[in-house]
Amino acid sequence: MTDSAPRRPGRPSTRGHLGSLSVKDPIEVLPPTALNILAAARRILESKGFAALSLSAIAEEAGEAKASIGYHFGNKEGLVVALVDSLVHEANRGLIAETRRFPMGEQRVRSLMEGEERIVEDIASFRPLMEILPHAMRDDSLRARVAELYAGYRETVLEVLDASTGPDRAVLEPFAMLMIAVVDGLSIQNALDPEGANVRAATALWERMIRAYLRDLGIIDIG
Amino acid sequence: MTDSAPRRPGRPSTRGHLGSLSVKDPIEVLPPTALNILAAARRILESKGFAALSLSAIAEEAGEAKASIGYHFGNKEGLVVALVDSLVHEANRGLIAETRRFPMGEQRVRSLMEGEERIVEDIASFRPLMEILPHAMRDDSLRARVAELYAGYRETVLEVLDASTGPDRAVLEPFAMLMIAVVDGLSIQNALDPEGANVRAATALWERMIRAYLRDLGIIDIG
DNA sequence: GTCTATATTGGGATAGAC
DNA sequence: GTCTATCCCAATATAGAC
Repeated sequence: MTDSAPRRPGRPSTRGHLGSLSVKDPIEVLPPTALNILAAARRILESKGFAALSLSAIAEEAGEAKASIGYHFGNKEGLVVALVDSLVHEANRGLIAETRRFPMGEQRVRSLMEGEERIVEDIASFRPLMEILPHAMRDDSLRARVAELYAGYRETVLEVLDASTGPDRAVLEPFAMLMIAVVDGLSIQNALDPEGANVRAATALWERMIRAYLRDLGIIDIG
Repeated sequence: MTDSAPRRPGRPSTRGHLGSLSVKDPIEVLPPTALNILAAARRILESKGFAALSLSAIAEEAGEAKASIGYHFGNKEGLVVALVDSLVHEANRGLIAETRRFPMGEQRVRSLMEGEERIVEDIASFRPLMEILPHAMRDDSLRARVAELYAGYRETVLEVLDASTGPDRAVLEPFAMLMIAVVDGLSIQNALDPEGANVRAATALWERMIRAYLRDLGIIDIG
């Protein structure tokens, strides 16, 4: 009955340009062994980086045979693509949930800032993405997927600001880009030099600038 | 006469914590063959990424023998360290020059913003650093060097604002961090999706926010 | 200092038994 | 679907001639 034979060099190559790439959630589709392998790969990526992501290392970490990786993902490239997809999904999953719990205005902005601060100071959570980025910039297939993740990030910021539809959207899109950029940029400086670089002060300043801007726009009331 | 015998696993391992690491400029110290090898490595890093940085590839690109790399740099790790040092030097060299050509105020801020915009939109110049970052976050020796580079970036921003000494410094340090963070963060989004992400609009917004902030501080006059 | 040649290791892929 | 065993190749390191 199972028509699920993962044919070897099986990937739809490149799609036109982002748009509706809409990656399937791996947890829904993959058999247990494949999920086990993916989880192991993810752990290795986090702890030892992309360079250490060898088939042998993954197989050992997962407690599966090396050949099983080939069976389920075709080859290493297929595995990496699936891994990125799973990272993208996981990252987007938790993000939307936190949103919209507060009424628009002061509290919403507050929780946005707290989320930002949390991400910047958690070096570990930033690392897997950092490992993938250089490769994503070279491989069109990966790039499209990670770009989609970032588009999702920006979308979430817009939702937090109640601007995902309506006339405010065009105005706030650049703002969402900046939000994400600051998180990434400060994460880099924090990871490089947690002692020397005072990220707390920088995020505090960023919050001031944000509040001033949103106040001018009338998005939040006082300050 | 030459006491320049690069002994094999020869690196001072880890230094305490940044401070005065003060990397020697490789151009001053290294023999021509070593410089040739470094330049070749740099080209490969830019064009094909860290993963493609094999000794064979470097040797071929440089037109030198593979064994010469071992001779001059001990082993691959030594080569990478030297490579990062050279990148750090080159990056810092050009940066200081542009500064202080204009009187403080409007024009200085203008040139700062233009520099920022230029860097963000030049994907190629961002790539070598992006390739190195994940490795730098794992290797203390590299991390210290790249952290020094970032400290240099922040310092340059402070100099542009005439605040590298004096009471303004403490106030503007977080601002310098943000400046750098925005450059890195927008570069990432630009590299991932040059079409979909409107970096121009984001930098324009950032400029508005900066001007408002600096005006409040009395650093620039009008706006 | 620079080269050729080689030793050794480790990675990715796959055949074929179960 | 999963495993063991093996093949092939690329990469680093180094010995030793020049």
